[in-house]
Amino acid sequence: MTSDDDALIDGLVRSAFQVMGALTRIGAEHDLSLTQLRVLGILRDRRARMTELAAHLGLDKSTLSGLVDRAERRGLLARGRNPGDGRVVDVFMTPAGHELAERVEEQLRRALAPAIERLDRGRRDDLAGLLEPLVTPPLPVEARPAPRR
Amino acid sequence: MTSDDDALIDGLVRSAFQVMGALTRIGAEHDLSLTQLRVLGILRDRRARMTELAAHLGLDKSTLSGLVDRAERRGLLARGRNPGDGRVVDVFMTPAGHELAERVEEQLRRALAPAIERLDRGRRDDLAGLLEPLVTPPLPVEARPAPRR
DNA sequence: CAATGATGGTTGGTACTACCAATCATGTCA
DNA sequence: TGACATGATTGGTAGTACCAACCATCATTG
Repeated sequence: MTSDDDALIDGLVRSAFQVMGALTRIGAEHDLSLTQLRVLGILRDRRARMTELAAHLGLDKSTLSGLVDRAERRGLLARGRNPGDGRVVDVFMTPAGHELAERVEEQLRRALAPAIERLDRGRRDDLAGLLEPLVTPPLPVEARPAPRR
Repeated sequence: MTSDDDALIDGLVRSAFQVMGALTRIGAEHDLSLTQLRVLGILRDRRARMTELAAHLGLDKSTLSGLVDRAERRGLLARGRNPGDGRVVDVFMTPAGHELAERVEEQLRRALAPAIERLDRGRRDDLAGLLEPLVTPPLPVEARPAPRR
């Protein structure tokens, strides 16, 4: 890591703020905070318990209680009992939640389109390929497939 | 813009959350919110009036009042009169603010290093080059240099 | 040049985000 | 069956962000 990477870091930070800006704006149109958007993103394809969700988001459990409260009041999420463990509260998306998530995703596509279209097809694929290793953490040692010998 | 871009959008969103996560964490270590970090970033190389700053951040003027209040109380920013216009309040960074900004930048470098180092030198430069057009909005028509004819 | 209106900031009120500490219910284990 | 651990909620505090109302200063114009 040398200071030659300054341009890269600058680009990453700026693109991050650009994406977040778009997400914040789109969220605001639907009265959703960035965090609620993240929750919606996570719950799209699975149900999760409160603590699990909090850990995933790096938030305190108590923060999530309020978050889910409000989303539940709006009919986007629902709480359910966990059959295996009476202490656990499972959270999952309602049909309305799914529908909203769908719309937000579409809006994000639209919002990022002008920027993305400044790159031609080949460069878009290059960029996607370069971002991939950046965002995919290497597996922790225990979970790594055994090296061939 | 086709749905082939889904992988790219996914990469952009994930890298955005990764960068924001790092920034949020580093900010928290210094009791700074993401927004305060942004303010610090903007004021590193210039002084700005409140309204200008608010517009730049996409925030309401009143939000900035409180933000600057707190940063000022901590000795990171200072308010000054504007010689040309008595209504205007200029904001600028104190030496302590500069020092903190420096430290945060260094920490961000360190935080992103593991991810960045998953790419070799050439790929890092490629990535920086691909992000550049993405984050640099084309000049608005009026400001564009006159086309040669 | 005084009245009017526009501009720049702050203040007050509300809602949400996020944390911590305390609490309550349920599970687990000695 | 206690005692302890775990999962979630509640209450309290600080910060973020909005809007509306307000005060001061500037700019116009009658």
